[in-house]
Amino acid sequence: MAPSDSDAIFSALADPTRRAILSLVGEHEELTAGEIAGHFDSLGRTAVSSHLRILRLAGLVAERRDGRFRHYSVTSTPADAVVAFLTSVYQNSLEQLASAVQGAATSEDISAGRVEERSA
Amino acid sequence: MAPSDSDAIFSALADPTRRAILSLVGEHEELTAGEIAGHFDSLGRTAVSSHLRILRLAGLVAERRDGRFRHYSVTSTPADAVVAFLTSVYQNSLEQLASAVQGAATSEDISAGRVEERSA
DNA sequence: ATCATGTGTGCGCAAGTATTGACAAGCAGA
DNA sequence: TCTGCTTGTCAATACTTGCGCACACATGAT
Repeated sequence: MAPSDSDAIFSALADPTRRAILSLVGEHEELTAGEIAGHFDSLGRTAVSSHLRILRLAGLVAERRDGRFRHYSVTSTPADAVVAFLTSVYQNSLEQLASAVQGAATSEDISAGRVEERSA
Repeated sequence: MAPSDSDAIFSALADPTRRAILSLVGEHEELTAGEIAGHFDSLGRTAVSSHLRILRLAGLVAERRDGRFRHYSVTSTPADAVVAFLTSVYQNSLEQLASAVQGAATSEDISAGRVEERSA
């Protein structure tokens, strides 16, 4: 676990488009690059591909090759780095942080950017 | 609480120096800009001031003016935005996220550590 | 062979960062 | 008071990084 990991993760998360891509992929099990690009008409395919590359290098998404398609899915591991940083900074208010996580876990509407409700 | 808040927070967190500043301030109750700059010999005071300005605009640190000094301290609110995004992406592994937070918060006994998966 | 999917590369543009120099605010001493 | 010193920021400049686009290439299906 090197600080460079956190660096890549936070850098990847810095871009709103990448966060939107990550949220989009998180809403589905898997998405192909084409489907992702289709959701962002204002973006070219090369741009989406570049974002996916950065997200993949940061370990935020996993790539599964199926024929000529590439299916992307979110990985749960990198959240630890973010949480580790948050806990190191907000040691004093860790209870509050834990409450926020649990509150978000049990709440029905989660508003972070554009998040569609997952049909359950 | 617009998405631009998340944008400012993640952009602020993207820079390693700012994360270091934030961690440094988090370790103490309050720190003056000079003390912060003293910890980064490779950085000038103007650079630290710029970083502090960005952190303050993002709401990550609070500024208290005491005479000619400016004492900075971390604020706990913005963590919610980060947690909100994480929960939106890692809905599937929310338990793991909550466990990570609680695991880091061993000093504080958080009894309500039960996160139930939301069903329909 | 031909077409579709997806990525790598090079270029141009924009945004952010660190430095230098200068300024505003405030305290201490005579 | 006035001067000098410290703290911290603002302004302007040059440098570095990153994003998006167009073209071309690799891979795979028909």
